[in-house]
Amino acid sequence: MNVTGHTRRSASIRDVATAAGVSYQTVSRVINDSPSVKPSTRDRVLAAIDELGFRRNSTALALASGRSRAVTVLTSNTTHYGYASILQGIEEAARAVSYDVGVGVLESADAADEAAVAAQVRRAADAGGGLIVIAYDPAGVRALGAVPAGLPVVGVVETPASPPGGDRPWVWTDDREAAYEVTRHLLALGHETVHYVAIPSSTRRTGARTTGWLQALREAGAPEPRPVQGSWGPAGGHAAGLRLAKDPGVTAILCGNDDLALGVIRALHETGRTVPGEVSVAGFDDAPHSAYLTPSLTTVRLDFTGLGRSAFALLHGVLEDSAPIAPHPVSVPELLVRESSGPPPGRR
Amino acid sequence: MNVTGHTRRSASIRDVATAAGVSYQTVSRVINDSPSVKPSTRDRVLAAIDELGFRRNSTALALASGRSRAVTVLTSNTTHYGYASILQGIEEAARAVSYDVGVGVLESADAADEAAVAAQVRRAADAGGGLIVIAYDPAGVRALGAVPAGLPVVGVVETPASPPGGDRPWVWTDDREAAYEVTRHLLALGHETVHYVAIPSSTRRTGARTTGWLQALREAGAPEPRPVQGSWGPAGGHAAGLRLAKDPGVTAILCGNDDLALGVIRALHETGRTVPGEVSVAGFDDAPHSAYLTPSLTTVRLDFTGLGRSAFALLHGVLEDSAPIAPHPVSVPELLVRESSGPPPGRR
DNA sequence: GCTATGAATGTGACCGGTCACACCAGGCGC
DNA sequence: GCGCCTGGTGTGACCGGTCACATTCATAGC
Repeated sequence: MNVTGHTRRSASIRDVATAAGVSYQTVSRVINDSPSVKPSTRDRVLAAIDELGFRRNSTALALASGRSRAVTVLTSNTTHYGYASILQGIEEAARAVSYDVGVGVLESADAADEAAVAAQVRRAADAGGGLIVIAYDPAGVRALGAVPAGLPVVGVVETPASPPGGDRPWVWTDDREAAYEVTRHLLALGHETVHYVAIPSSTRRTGARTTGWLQALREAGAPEPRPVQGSWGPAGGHAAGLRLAKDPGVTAILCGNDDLALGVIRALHETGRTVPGEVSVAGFDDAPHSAYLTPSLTTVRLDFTGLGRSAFALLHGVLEDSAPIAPHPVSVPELLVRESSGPPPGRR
Repeated sequence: MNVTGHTRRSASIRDVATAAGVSYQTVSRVINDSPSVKPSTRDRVLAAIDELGFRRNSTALALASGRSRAVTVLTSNTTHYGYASILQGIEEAARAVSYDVGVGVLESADAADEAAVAAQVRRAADAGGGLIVIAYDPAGVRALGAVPAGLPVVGVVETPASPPGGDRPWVWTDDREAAYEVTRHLLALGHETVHYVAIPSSTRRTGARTTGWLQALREAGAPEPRPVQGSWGPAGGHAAGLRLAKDPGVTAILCGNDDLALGVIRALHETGRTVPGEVSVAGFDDAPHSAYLTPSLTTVRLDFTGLGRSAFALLHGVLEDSAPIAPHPVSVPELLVRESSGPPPGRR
């Protein structure tokens, strides 16, 4: 209808009001479906809304009401499979209730220094709405710690060493249990012990996966080798694998994630050790490609997407204080035995 | 200072104004560093800002000024390595100029149907700010098409078949050239021809990668087999690999991405064909793990992070109409020859 | 018949900024 | 000595909603 097509600012509630012959407040009541609007009036308003193509301005809503129907996800990296899956789960749950999802990456070029992390937290806090911090690694933990009190926040964390005090808004998958399971699987195959290549833990001491691994070793009375510190990527696994390959006593290696396992397998291959013939390797996370590796990777699947959904649900409950902080629906990790694990050399 | 610690609403410009003994407008001038403020006044205001811990409310800014210093990224999936890297690049560039980054996932549970995509675009549009659509696949392309005219948007697309008309706000990496390079590499090894397992293309007909592959075949006068339609994940590659493995004439396979290549290699392995002994396989994208596969994967690296940065830079230029749409800084794809490609069987 | 009650609707202020414009002083030109 | 410009500052309206409260009208209770 107007020639200068674009930038025709969209209709406001006052436009709708005049079109429907009511006051703007009545329009506000209709879009918030307040019960105290006469059905006939409501219909007139709805018709006007439809005709003018009215859409409620979320910015104005946020400013006026204080609540912003938005959540910011803080993560050290978006490309790791697990993190990306959590993000996707959060988005899915958020979309279902019309929340916007923002992302902040902590891993800055300058090595995730304290100041940069703090700045990101401030930015996220400024954005209003809630906060979900993926606190699996040092940067994430630092961020979670830097969140000012009073801000609605949910942490996605490793299995806490002890059940968190009361109503801590945290979610996690049971990766301690998962590590325990895989380790037991390897021990059951006849390995004398299981070595562990760790991911950078969220805590200074030992992460949940390390704990689960150790627990299984102890219960079996197996020797407890020192965990090898890896990084996140396959390169770290490769380095760790080269070191472990030097020790002929190593017959089973558990890795903190599938990428590490990949690097370890590669290193073993380069040093002429066969998998699973001489050394068994198991991963963690069940990345999409792990089933298609050669050998396919024994690993344990964690429901990251579900974890993201839970995290959002929890935050949503806090924001609308409807739900009294739901119990963390910890999904059960699923052990996937594939080709990369088998009995130790002279034992079949 | 106050006992009920939280919810102490942060200072507004009027608070700062009274503290500094000036009007709120002067405070506004200071935070927007307008030149027409007497230095002494400015100092007083800055001191007050500092003391009260004032931070400009971005919601109010957006409402009052119209511009929102935010960008929403629409992608069909956050877990694909390429997409996640683009997102990370965008976030990095956005953070540098204090823009917020939102994400919308197109791949809904109900198979990315038209209506869901349109809804996501509407939501993103409502969020204000700019839009970056990752339009490498059908869902993304549909989303890009559904963006209403007049909305600032940048598309991350496949290499266009023809140079885009004038100043289309698009960015891309030269994946046609990349495909051309890999194909030539395989042909140069002595393969009679190269088969292709395609990713779902953004266009109904043939994608840029397919085009580059075909171009290399034509120039070499090689037979032009029909591309095998794959999906994104390794499962699709596996299925395609099983089909290709039946044909003893197949000695070289190019895959639309590294995950497909992984599936193909797995399928070849299962059917008893060796890589690269009997069949050479090459991928696309250089995912982080590709170098650590056994055999390590010949592939071509595309700078996704840089692509994301470019996309944001372009959008930023549009939003602040400062830059007159910069030339798309197409980074050069880098061919990485690794173990998975070699000469064909009786030819060395 | 007159007020108490409640359903339906309207009014004004407000959230925290920006924008357009008004205002006021002082220096300059004539 | 008057007008004009210009640097520095203040005022009011506005963005598009929400919130608290006021108002209107019909019905019920006495």
